[in-house]
Amino acid sequence: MIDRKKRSPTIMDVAAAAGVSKSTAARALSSAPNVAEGSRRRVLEVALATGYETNHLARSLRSGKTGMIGLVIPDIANPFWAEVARGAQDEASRCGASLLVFSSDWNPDREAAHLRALRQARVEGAIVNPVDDGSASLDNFGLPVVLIGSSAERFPDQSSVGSDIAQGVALGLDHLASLGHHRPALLLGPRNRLARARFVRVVHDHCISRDIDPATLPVEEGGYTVDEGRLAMGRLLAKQDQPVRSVFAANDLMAIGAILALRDAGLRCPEDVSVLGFDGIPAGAYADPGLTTVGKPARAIGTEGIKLLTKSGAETAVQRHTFLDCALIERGSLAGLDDTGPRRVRVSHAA
Amino acid sequence: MIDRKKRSPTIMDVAAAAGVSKSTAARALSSAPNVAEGSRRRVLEVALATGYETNHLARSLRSGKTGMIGLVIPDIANPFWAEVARGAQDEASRCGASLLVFSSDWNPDREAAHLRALRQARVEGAIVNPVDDGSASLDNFGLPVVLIGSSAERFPDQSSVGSDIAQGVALGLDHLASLGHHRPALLLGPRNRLARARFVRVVHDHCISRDIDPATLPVEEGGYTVDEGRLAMGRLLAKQDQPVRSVFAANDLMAIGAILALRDAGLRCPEDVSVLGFDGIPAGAYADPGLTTVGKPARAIGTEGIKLLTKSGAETAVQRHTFLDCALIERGSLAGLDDTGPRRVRVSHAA
DNA sequence: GTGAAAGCGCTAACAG
DNA sequence: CTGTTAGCGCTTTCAC
Repeated sequence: MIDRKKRSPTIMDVAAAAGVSKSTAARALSSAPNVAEGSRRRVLEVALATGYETNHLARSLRSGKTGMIGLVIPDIANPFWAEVARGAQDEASRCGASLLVFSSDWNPDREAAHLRALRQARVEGAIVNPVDDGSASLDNFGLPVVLIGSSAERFPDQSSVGSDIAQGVALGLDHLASLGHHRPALLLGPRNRLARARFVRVVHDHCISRDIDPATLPVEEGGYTVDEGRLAMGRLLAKQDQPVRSVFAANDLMAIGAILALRDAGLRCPEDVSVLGFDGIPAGAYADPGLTTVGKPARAIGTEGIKLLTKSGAETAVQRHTFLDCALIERGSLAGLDDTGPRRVRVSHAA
Repeated sequence: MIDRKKRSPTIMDVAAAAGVSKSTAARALSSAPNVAEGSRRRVLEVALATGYETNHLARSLRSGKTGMIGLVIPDIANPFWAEVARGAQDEASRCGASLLVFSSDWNPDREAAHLRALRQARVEGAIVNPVDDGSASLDNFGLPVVLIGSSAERFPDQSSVGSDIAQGVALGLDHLASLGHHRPALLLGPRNRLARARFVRVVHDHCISRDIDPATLPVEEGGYTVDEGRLAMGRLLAKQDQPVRSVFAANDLMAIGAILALRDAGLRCPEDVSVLGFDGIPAGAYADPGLTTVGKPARAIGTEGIKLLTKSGAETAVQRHTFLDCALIERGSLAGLDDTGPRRVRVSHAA
């Protein structure tokens, strides 16, 4: 009889074929120390021959550990979140864990549903970027969580890992200032988003500390997309006030939209208007000029999230907030304010 | 006693609290028909009050259905695959299924490891883009599989869904020809990749059928990335032969690299050289000029993959090969061959 | 309608 | 070192 068509072999089958008991087989397969070399070899041989494959469901049910981790992000198709997911994935499979990935689409109901699914799947924990601060679904999640993004302060009881926005904003603003742009216009995200509030506050504080009135910075807002950024930039240019010479966008996609809007308006970037982004997505390099931006360590956020989660498993209830440094990525979208000619800025090795 | 800190309630707890037996509780929870209205109500109430949550591990172990599906793609951080993943995700959660996502990085060993993990997790099936045609790990996967990408012919026994490359290539080549570009240069991917062979063959056939000698098309190759595309385009321009006037890249990332290379070389796109991409990633719109490209239905490939997988569960062993249409996405990277001035092509409503 | 009993495949105590 | 005995939490007969 060929057993190809039968259901996959269990540990019992292996044990029987190897002439040992279930438990000895189990021990051999999990490379436990206390097994006779002969038994081990025979078990392993049979397992290989029959194509035996551990049933993780049974194992998890019994042992209480599933080796599965949840990841809930706004949108896996968004390059920034995709990068985060990749980092999480790499670190997870380094630990032999599997990742259940969900996109919430910034929808609280979806988020809640996904969290429930994760709970039912009995994942060991989850990494999530909460939709907004109204989401109560997180408060009673009941499983270890590591927050990613700008949510640390909203949920101080949960571990979190994100980029150091304050440091990143300072980096951007200082660099802009060094080029003579002391009052860049701001392209912000939607009001209800945590990330926006945080960005705004950090900019505010930074301005105050430099004796700049934050209220004097022109502001426009929109969704975190190229299209909305393009529109927002259009509105900014249409304003009656003094002409915009530089823009700091809260997100690269919007910044790219801004560059496109400039082209639409017949303005040159960076000669007429400098554009600075925030995120560091690869696509920023495709624009013309290449987008200079404050890069967040997206992939590292993902890997760090997993590390924090697995670590917190060991030392229970030790929440930590990690902030990873941002770094300036210089491409060509910034020029000195005093420049009039079409000179490209190259500050790589300058002071 | 507050039971907050205890482990989560089981169906036994609920049953006890509701004053019924395990099985009645189970029936009520799974909304089976044969339960007294009173019992059902009480069970549901208790379940809600205690925060009972089905243990999927136990359920799956017993019932043999896990409601989990695997997705193995080369790289979740690649915009094309991210889009596919998003489609799969949406469709999966529409069916109440969860997705285990893995990136193989075009590495056969990783692919094999991931497939094994999926098998052990007892997923219902998997959607995978095979690393290469050497990968034997797929042949003895043992679970329902739907292939995505250009792998249908290598594994005729497996269901598959992909874009209709032949149709897409025809679309691109015909459009190019209509602009006077009858012998575009080709920017191809790595030799060992299935997708490349397929692309090449389709171009070949198409040329033959139009009395064009395929061997006369200039060719360069490289990895499917912006950097490698840029390099490959540089090599193409450096060739001694007749000057290149148009390029058909096998992938958008390479095409964007080509546009960048043109800029490097001081050539204008599309006036000096037209560039056509293949994929339809959003980032193509960020380049200057915007990348005209043959768009693949990435998200639909993902959703269709899930549909095929879940369907094949019902009618066992009915493999199907689905080819989804590509569509031309016109942006600004194509110009007529005879054009000399910097005119942008706008064919939207032309014949 | 309902309950009792028998496992799904595995691991974790226990004895030998 | 090894086998036996219990379950993990649920679904699923099968009687009542």
